[in-house]
Amino acid sequence: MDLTEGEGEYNNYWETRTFLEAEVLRSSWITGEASSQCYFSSSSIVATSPTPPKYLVTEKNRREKLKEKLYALRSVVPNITKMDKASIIKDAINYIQQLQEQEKMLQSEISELEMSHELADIFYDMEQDDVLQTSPSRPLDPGSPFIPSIEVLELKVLAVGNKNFVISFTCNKKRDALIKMCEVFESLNLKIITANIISSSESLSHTLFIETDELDGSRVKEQIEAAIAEIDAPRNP
Amino acid sequence: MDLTEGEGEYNNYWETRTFLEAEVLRSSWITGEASSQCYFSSSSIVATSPTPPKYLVTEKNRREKLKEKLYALRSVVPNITKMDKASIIKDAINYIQQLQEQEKMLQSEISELEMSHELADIFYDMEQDDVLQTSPSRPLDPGSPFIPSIEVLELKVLAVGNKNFVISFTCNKKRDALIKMCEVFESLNLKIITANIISSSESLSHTLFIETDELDGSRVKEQIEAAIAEIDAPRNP
DNA sequence: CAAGACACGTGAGGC
DNA sequence: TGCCTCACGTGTCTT
Repeated sequence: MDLTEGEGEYNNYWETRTFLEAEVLRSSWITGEASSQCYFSSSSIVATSPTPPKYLVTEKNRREKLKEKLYALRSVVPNITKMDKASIIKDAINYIQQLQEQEKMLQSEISELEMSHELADIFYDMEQDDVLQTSPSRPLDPGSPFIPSIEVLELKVLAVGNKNFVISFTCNKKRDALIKMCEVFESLNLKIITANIISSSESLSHTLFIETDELDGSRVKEQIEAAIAEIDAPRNP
Repeated sequence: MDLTEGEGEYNNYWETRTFLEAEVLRSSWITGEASSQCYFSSSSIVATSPTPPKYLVTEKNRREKLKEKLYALRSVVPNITKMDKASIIKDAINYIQQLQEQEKMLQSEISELEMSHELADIFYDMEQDDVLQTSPSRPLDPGSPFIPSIEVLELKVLAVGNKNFVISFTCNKKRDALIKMCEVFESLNLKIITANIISSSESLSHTLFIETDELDGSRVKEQIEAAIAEIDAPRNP
């Protein structure tokens, strides 16, 4: 049932083959530690040496060690079905594969969550040094040479109040999209009052509250649309 | 080196003990599948049956199967140090424990990230039905009976423009904190224009952009402070 | 007794 | 040499 030590008979060991006399009284001297004293203390008539050879106890130790390790393995694996020496390994393999798969899923999920958070932190930093002022805390390399394909999926610009605007747009998940947007707003001499980023399945939804010195609202709206469109499709110089 | 099958000599098997004649030509009949034909096809002079007993091939199959499983286990575990039959199990145990620990960390991290995201989605919903209008889409149970201890760690209210305010406050991580805040802003007849939530280590940092019909800015500020303070310490009726 | 699983004793081979 | 690991044959015990 539970891998109990056999402790059975051993009619084949080093001296039983030569003299098969002692069929009883065979259950210890090796179950203890290793090579204790002679239990029979036989007067050694024909040089029968009951002290077990070293290699014997060594082998037994090896086996016990391995069995112990197997138990340890079993104790780490949940949902053990059988105590079977082979089933233990099989269950361990399944468990490891399951863990690996799960870890992969968790990490992808975490990277997804972390990305939107990281993006939110960019805006958070901009708000941190002055509550209502954009700050060029990040150099951003104004003339960035590479052009990442930012797909702006939707874009809405609506004026609210006299000099404020709400820009809501969604794009695919790329960090460069946000950086590019920051450049745009800085170049347009705007102030980001507040910014919202929500990451749905595969896209990022942005909502910006903008303040500008420009009094002509429609013109600012066109500027913003033009700048975003230029980033969206940078094929026209 | 790599656990190669012994394939050595077997001077002790079922018939060698009785007749020790065949010392050569001993290398197969069991390496194949199981109990093939008699290789010697000896005319059975003295009933020497070279067909291996079933229990022998069974045992060999069992051993091979177990060894195969051990190999499979080894193949799933990275960073294998020794090919040792025992080291394989040991490494597997360490790997499993490492995986379990890592999974626990990942899950805690994910729950942490998910919490702030969940909170952000609350505000996102409020913005969704009308871009610049608060909406009572959640009933919120106006007379909520239980009083969760919301620890408002910091609170700043500054006026910007004529009827807009920026409220920034941090509190401990409780979802009820946000719901309570929504109730406050609704009761004060305010409009949430934009909202930001950033979750740092153990606290939530909120930044609200507010619009109100009240023209007296300082009075609105006092109202907001009073309402938040009331929630923070609801011991005065 | 089958069939399956273990532990044991034992010889071979590798450092 | 000697230790260590292995595969094998074998007997016992539990299904």
